[in-house]
Order: sequence, then structure tokens, then C-alpha cells
Amino acid sequence: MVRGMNRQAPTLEDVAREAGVSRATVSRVINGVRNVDPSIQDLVRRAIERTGYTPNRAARSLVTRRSGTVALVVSGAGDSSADGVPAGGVSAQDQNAFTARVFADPFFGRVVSGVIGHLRPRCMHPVLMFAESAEARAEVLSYLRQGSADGALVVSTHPEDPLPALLAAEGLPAVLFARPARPVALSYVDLDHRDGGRQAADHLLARGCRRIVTVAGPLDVRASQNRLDGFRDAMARQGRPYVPIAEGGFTLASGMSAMAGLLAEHPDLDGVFAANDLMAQGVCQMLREHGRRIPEDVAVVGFDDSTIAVTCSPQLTTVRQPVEDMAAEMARLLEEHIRGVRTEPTSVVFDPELIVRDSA
Amino acid sequence: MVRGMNRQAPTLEDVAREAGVSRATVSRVINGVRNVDPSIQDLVRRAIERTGYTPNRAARSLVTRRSGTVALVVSGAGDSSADGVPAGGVSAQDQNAFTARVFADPFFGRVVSGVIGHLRPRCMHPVLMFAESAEARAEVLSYLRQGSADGALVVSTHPEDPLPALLAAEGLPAVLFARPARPVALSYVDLDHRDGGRQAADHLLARGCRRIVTVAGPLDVRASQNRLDGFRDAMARQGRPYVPIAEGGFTLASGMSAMAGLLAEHPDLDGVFAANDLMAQGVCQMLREHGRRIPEDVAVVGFDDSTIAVTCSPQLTTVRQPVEDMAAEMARLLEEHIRGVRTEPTSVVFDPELIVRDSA
DNA sequence: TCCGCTGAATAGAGCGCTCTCCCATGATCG
DNA sequence: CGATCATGGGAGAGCGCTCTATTCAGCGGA
Repeated sequence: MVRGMNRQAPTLEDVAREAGVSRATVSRVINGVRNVDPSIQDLVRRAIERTGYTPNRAARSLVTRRSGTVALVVSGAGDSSADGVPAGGVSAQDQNAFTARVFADPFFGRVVSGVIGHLRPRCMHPVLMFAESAEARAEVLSYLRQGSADGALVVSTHPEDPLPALLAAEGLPAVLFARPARPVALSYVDLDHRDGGRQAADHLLARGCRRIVTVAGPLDVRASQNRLDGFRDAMARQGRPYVPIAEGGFTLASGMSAMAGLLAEHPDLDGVFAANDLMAQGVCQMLREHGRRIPEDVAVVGFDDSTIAVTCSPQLTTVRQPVEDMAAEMARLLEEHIRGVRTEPTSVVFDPELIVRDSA
Repeated sequence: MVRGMNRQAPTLEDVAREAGVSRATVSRVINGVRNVDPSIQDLVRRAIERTGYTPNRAARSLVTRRSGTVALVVSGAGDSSADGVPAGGVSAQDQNAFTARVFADPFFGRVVSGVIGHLRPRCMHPVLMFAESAEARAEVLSYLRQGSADGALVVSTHPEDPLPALLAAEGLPAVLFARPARPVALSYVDLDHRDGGRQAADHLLARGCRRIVTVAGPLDVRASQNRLDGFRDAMARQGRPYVPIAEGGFTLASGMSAMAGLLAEHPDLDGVFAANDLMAQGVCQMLREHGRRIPEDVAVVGFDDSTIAVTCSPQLTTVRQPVEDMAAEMARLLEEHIRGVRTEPTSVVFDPELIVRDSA
């Protein structure tokens, strides 16, 4: 680094001069295209080393029309902004609350992990965005339009989320987590929730449970509905048409109160299926407070196989949702859409798997 | 949009032609620089509207040498890569485990929230990066060097994290969460952990607790140490030189087992200070299993005021760490470093605040 | 010997934007 | 009334890269 600490970063030009070749040749070596004489390749590589050259992303994107960035959007329903929200839109308070809710569930962390796992080897990176208001949605759209990101991975927290339709309308590359409530011409990745519910029912029945109840998720969420449907169908198929249900909100507290209600009405219950692990944890806590042993007195099956399934005690028997794999698949699909290799919307549905631990 | 659905996005040139002015004038209107005749401003704005123009980020970055992106780096200690890691470096498994650990604590979600809160109004965006291995660290550095991001916000999960020093050595703009173990010429944001410990002690004593114990965090983490020191000093100042300690790992499970141990040795305890809320939750669960009522029999004080402080039952009395504000301050400092408004490393230390709820 | 012909390297035209000059205009002033 | 100056606008030079078109060297075949 004797060559003077000039603040300016070295450019292709500098490397070319150093190596005694043209800019184009250096570019070819870096991008590994076309035939370049091995001896010259070496020459160039050494020059790159010597100058400490790093390609400038902006310049590259400008010509390739690709940023190497994808937006990872967590999207809510939010105001339509037409209904005259007090100026300034969403308050910091609201945004914090929204973010906190999103991250309270380990689910999102798994999504991030899966996405990064796929993106990293391809030198791509996720930009985190929240789209909980009309304003924020507009920002996401403009971010994509101006080419700051090549596409979007969207995780909706609400069935009425308008973002997918907006993305589809503009023809922006995007992949969704879970099938959207309304049909939209976008690829998505999903889980066979029905089958997950079925597996939970079969396991509880096989264990010999006779009085089974269920704490369902919010019934306006399709995934919750499907888990419940699959669960009930399997029960019905085994001659159990009636299953007491309490609706929860996917939170620990809601699991506890749902369980309290069920215990009051059905004190002799001996099996519970909770539609996610967080609620299952609440269920366990409430059962313990009522002196029930798990799984001796009551067997509990959760859903997701999130980190809490193993941190909570007893460790949860649960239906595994392979979130990391699903997220990686989203990234893969998006990448293919961006590269233009894939043009038609596609869906990939994953199979859940029962993980047997201590709670059932 | 009658003007032919040519796939090409409209450029400044197009807008300029449409408005009958020069490219430079349109640019001036968009960036709000220099005086432009109001009537022409209007003309231009209408032309922008009509063409549906969005400025191209890459082109802009190329000349301004600013990307409008900052890296939000979650950094671990990780291998030094010199010790011959089996080819391929970090496995997907490891990365998932790392990510899961990071997101299991609601802490990181609050950081994200605070950062976005500051960045969004400034049209800046965070790129999520993990730096749990030497390879990953190199990638972060190159990402910054090539101008893909203007600076880095670093949250270290390990005191020996080498990333801060690397960033400082290259003179890349960066701000840390928490003071680094070794002195590094970077700005950071921190909390007065000692004072937080003090507040917890004072509250338990003021409540009349006589047999107080504490579940500390990992003692190789400075924050844990400081919380403990502050706690013990305050106790000592009130004539209580001896406080039984169990060391936990900031996880729910570790809180439970630490509490189990303390209960065995000090069955008559009536007050517990846990160094974070997750452990406090474990403490509460364990106390309940031993038939203790909270707060009647045992008072529990947590630390952080994370979301679980209110979702857990009873709701936790806890020392609030204003993570969102701290994260926003990080973003603010980084932005100033990037703009060149601030050149010297700075530290900002926040004060904790005791939030009294039901557990103590 | 000359002519394609192929492979390897170069020249140079942009990508879409910002920003520094420079020029036209009209107001101000000695 | 010409010199001075603020004001608003345009021309055009890049920013650092990719990629097409082009040149050039070498080589076998008629």
C-alpha cells in the first residue's frame, strides 16, 4: 500500500493500468466471462490484490440493472390512508408495537435465517422493510421501482394485506409466504396445514386420549382454519365428531386463557392440540396451575416446532413447520423470477412432520 | 399512461423532455436545491406525475457516493478461520442455530424497530447481515468497502467479537451497541447497567424483602457484570454484604435451573433479581412449581422490560432498558458520521428506569 | 500467397444521475 | 448609460462499470 493513501478507492481503470491491460479485460476476469489467457488472468488477479480493488456496486447495478438486494417485507393490513388518518400517519408507538409483535414470535427469525442462508452464497442481501401502513407500502413499491431491490419476499401478518396485489399489478418480482386470501398472480410457498392438524389428531388418539380439546388460532387466518379442519376431519374419521374448541390469538396469554376456559367446561379432558407452540406453552402453564401433570394427566401437542418447543418444559411434542426451508425456497423462487428463468407464478407446498418430545 | 408500455422505466431525460426543460432543472426540483422558478417547479412536478418517474438509485449513488443503506450487523465471536475449519466454513445448521438464538430474545426486534424508526423518515434502509464467522465478517467489510452500505450498526453477541476493530482499522463508519470489551475508536450507545442493578436492589429492599438472591447473566458479559455490581453495591450500602448468586445464560431454561438451585440452598428467600426478563420468567415458573406465590411469598424483579415482561404472568416488575431509543440513537450517530457532521467517536449512555408491575 | 476464420484483447459507447461551470436576463448602482 | 451583480436556467463532463463492436494476431486450406 505504498501508493499513497489517497482517499479515493481504486477503480477498474487503476487495476487495468497496474496490470497493463484494458478495463474490459479486468472486468472479464472479475466476472469470469469468456476466454481470457490464464497468464493474463494471473496478472490481473495480482494487480487486484496489489491495489486492494473492490468493485463499485452502484456502477455495476447501473448497467446490469440489478442491485443484488431483495426486500424482506413484513406486511400488515393497516389503514387504507384514505380514511383521513391524523397527519403524520403511523406513530412511532404503533410501529414499535407492530415490530414487537412480529418479533415476539420466533417465527420471523427463522424466516430471516432461511432467507439469508440462500441469499448469502449468491452475494445477495435482504433489506428489512415494514409495510404496516399505506405510506409504508408505497415506500416498498417505490423502493422496488427505483431498482434499489430486485424483488420482494413478503410475509403478511393479515389476510387482507393489500401489498401482494399491488406488487402483482406493477409486475414486480415477488414471492409470498403462504397462499394469499385473494388469488394473486404471484408465487408462494406454503405448508399443508390440514395434514399437520391430521397428524396431531392421530397422535393424540394413538396415545389413547379420549377427551380431546383444541385451542385454535385466529379463525380469520387461513392457516388456523386449515389446521383446525384437518384436525377435526381426522377426529371425525375415527368416530369423534365433537371436539370442544377455544379460539386463541397465537399468543402465550391467549393460550392460557383459552385453556382456562376449556378446563372449566371440560375438567376431564386428557388431550390438547394447540395451533402453535406459543399457545401450547400457555396451555401447559395453565394445566400446571390446575395441578395437571403433562403428559400423564393431559397430553399436549403444539404446532411449528419453534425454539420455545425445546426451551419450554416439558419439551413440546409438536407439528414441525420447516420455516427455514420454506424461506430458503422463497428466496430461490424469487431469484429465479428475477433472473427471468421462471416467469409463471408457482406454488410450493411443504409437508409438516410430527416431532415427538415429552408433552405428548 | 397512453405513451406505450415500453418496459423501460422513464428517466430524467424523459421527464425533462416532457416538461420542456433541461435534465439539470428536473434534478434540481427533485432534490430541492437552488432556486427554481415556482411555475417551472410545477411544470416539472406535473411531468413527473405524468411519466410516473422514479429516480434510479444506482445512478444517483454512483455520483453521490452514498447508497442510502446501512448494514445492521449481528455479530458473534466465531472462528478465526485460521484454525483450519473444514471447507465450506459455517454450516447452515450453525447459522440457523445462531440466528435462532439471536431472535429468541425479543431484544433484537426492538433494535430493528428503533433503527427503522430513525432511518425511514430519512429514506434510508437497513440491510440485515450476520457476522458469526471470519468469512461472514470479511463479507461485511467488503460490502461496506464497495459502497453497498454507507456504514454499519453493530450488535455484538460476544465480548471477543473482532468486527469492531476491523471496522475501525478500515475507517468505515460504524456505531456499536454497548461499549466494546477492548477500546476501539468507534461510537457506541450504552446503558448504565450498574444503576439498573442499584434500582432493582433498592426496590426489593424498600418492599421489605430480607432474604434476597440474584440470578446473574453470563459473567463474561460486561453488562451482566455491571448489573450485578450495581446490585451488590446497593445491597452492601444498606448493610447486606452477602447475596447468594446463581449464574444463568440469559435464557428461560437457565433462569429456571438457577432458581431451582437457589431454592434448594435458600428455601426461605423472599426476593429475586434476575438479570433479564427471560430468566425472570423462568424464575417465576420455578417458584410457582415450588408453590410460592408471586409477589406475596417472593418478589421478582427482571431486567429489560421486553415484551415478555407484560405477556408473562404475573406481569414483571423490571428495569427498563430503552432499547428502541438506544437503537434510534445509534442510527442517528451513524448518520452523522456518514454525513461527516461528526468525526470523533462518541458515546451516549442511557439511564434505566424501574417499571413497577405485579411481580414485585 | 492470399483469404477467410477463430480466439483474445481493446476501444468506446453508454447506464441515469449530479454538479460544476457558463450564459442569458433583468435589476442595481455609480 | 454602461458596468456590476444577483438570479434562473442549460450544457456537458463525468461517476465506475459492462458489453457490443471492432481490431488484431495466428493459422490452416485452396
